[in-house]
Amino acid sequence: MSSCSVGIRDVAREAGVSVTTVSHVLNEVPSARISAETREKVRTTAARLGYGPNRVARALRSRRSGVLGLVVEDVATTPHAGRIILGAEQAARARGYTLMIVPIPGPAGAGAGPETGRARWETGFESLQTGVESLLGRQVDGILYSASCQRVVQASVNLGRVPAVLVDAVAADGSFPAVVADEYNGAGAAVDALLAAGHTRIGFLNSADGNPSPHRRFQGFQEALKRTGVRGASGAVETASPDASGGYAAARTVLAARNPPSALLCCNDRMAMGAYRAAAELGLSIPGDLSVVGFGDEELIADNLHPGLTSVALPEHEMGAWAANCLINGIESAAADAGANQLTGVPAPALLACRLVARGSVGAPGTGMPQR
Amino acid sequence: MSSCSVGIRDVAREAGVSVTTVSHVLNEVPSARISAETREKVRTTAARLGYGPNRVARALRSRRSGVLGLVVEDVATTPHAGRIILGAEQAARARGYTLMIVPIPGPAGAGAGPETGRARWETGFESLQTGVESLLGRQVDGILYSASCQRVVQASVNLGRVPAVLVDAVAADGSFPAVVADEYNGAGAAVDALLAAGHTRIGFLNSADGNPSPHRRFQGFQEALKRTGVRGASGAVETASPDASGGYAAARTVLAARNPPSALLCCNDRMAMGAYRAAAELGLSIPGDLSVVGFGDEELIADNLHPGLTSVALPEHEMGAWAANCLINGIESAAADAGANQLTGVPAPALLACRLVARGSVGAPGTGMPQR
DNA sequence: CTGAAAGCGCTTACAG
DNA sequence: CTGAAAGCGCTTACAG
Repeated sequence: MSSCSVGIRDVAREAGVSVTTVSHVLNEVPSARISAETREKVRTTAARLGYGPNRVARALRSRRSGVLGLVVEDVATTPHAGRIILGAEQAARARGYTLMIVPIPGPAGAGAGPETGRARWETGFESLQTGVESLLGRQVDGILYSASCQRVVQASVNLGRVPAVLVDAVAADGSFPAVVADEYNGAGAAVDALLAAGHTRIGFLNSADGNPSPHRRFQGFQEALKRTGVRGASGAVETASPDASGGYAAARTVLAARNPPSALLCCNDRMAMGAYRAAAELGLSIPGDLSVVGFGDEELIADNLHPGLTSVALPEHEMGAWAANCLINGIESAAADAGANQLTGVPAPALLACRLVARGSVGAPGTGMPQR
Repeated sequence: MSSCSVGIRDVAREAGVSVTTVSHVLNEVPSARISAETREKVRTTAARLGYGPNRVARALRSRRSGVLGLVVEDVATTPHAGRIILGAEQAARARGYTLMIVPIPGPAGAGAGPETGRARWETGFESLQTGVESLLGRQVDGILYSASCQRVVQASVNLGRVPAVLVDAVAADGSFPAVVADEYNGAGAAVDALLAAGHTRIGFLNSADGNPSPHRRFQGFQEALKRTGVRGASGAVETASPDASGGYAAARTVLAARNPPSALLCCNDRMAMGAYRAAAELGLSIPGDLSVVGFGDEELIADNLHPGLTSVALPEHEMGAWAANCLINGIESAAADAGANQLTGVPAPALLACRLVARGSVGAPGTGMPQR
């Protein structure tokens, strides 16, 4: 297809019309009155020549690049960012846009890794601003900023004078549209599934990372229990580091109580992985003696644990797509009414539903049925 | 900084020089003879005005966009792709280039996931070609194609008339430069570490996925044993699905042998995770009774297993960076000698060293020292 | 040492 | 219904 050298003027010459006409028919300009015959001729000629528009030239002239900047944290540590990228890219492509990606370190500042021998990355804030500058210089039409755990981004970040949308993050001052997962109800759904399986004593392994997400999850957990009038949350909550060792320690503590829970909701799948180990050490089979539900649906963990870990999936794909569509709407409406070039009337962050992915770690309580 | 509206002509007017001069000093054009005084004036004026070049205009005129297309498989399943993106992006940025990313489904064709309600993705081949077309229309200067497991890409793929480089993949006919991990020696290093710890009977859990990578790893394993004159590979090799259940089954088989190995090298970390479970069921502590080494250094698994899994890390970051640099070299040399616009003299795929990441799963054999 | 002018490939008023 | 012309913001021969 698109042989480098064939341009709009080649099509025009070949079809015996002006470049204006070619541009009009290929872009389906509404105001252009062109005979069906001419349209057809132009189209077939363009196809025959393998014409593809030069988006760079178009961008320069129309002042619209059709490129969305995506500043994304932690692209190399978990699949979280990758899923968001995928959702955003598909939505953008469906509307004729392309993504330009700038990975930056997350707040932990993990960065390039010691093996590279390179200097440490700049801090997150610096590289965010650097990334935005570079994106703006490339004339992106808008910017997506993807973080995690619903992190609060400071009002001081400058995402430029183009429209911008936050993914899995919220603006401290609400100055940007944002989309996050409805983790509150996600946790509620997990509790409901556990209640439906017959559990009445349900423990919660909370994360100590201080992010908004674990807090939402814990609230959802508490409210779901309260709603159904089941007592059991009391005393069965432990907070620990958000990894397997934290989950292990928390689970050991919770399960050592006088009247231990028969099910555990964990703040993430790594903690759940620790809970599995605690259960194994205590001779508790899953789900025979203990049901476990994780959060995040990290397939690498959830699919490879035995039994598979039932987990609350974050709608990362949908969040990416929602954000891209929201951004494009902002871009195109700003183009329509030449007045505001910012998204206006920013509402509260959009909440997208979580989904409970059932694997094998939830069962009826107290059957004591030994595994395998 | 870069206020949208300030252009080269604003700088020129303000500094009292021509746009030609501004362009020359800001781009440090070698052939331009300009007084130090004028240079200084232009630079300060540009800085004062917050001038930033419009890369789109520059791209149109100079026929060089400064954008690298990155077609990347499986961005949402494991961190493999993310690490490659990170390496490529840093190397590209260091040389003034930006990445334009097109995620495509891997050969497994996992795709968008059922939760989206969208149509299934096209097959990998279609979306590869679609992605390349779109990148070419955006005037990228070159294309990076990132796969995994050293997959062989068919000669029929059309990466356009721009330079292209393969990452963790090789061209069937050697028509593209490529970079892969030296997994042969990576496996060798793992065996060496095990031998150094005193093991003489080492099992290998092979992956049944048929990709080149597991094959290289197995060869490296065999040769390393042969090299040291230690027998033990024989009979202690099992092939299974490349996940935890495969690893579990293979480990059970291998460990049930008459003279079971005291150490296991696993084709990936998921299989190693299965081996942990097998060991636990058999009452074998790690590393007291059994040492385990994984492959891939998936931190989500390796860091959260107990004890931490020693694993052979793939140099993904370096592969991404190597590929980006190789591509940019090709682009810039093609620009220099206006003759060839393809990378010429394509050598064998570059091999980048793996690194053994020691955690806690390797110890001296037969100590039988109980865990914790 | 410096600048006037052409032109990259398109889109967009505007004129007929 | 169709086309001639200007111009997006730069870079690049080329002339002085």
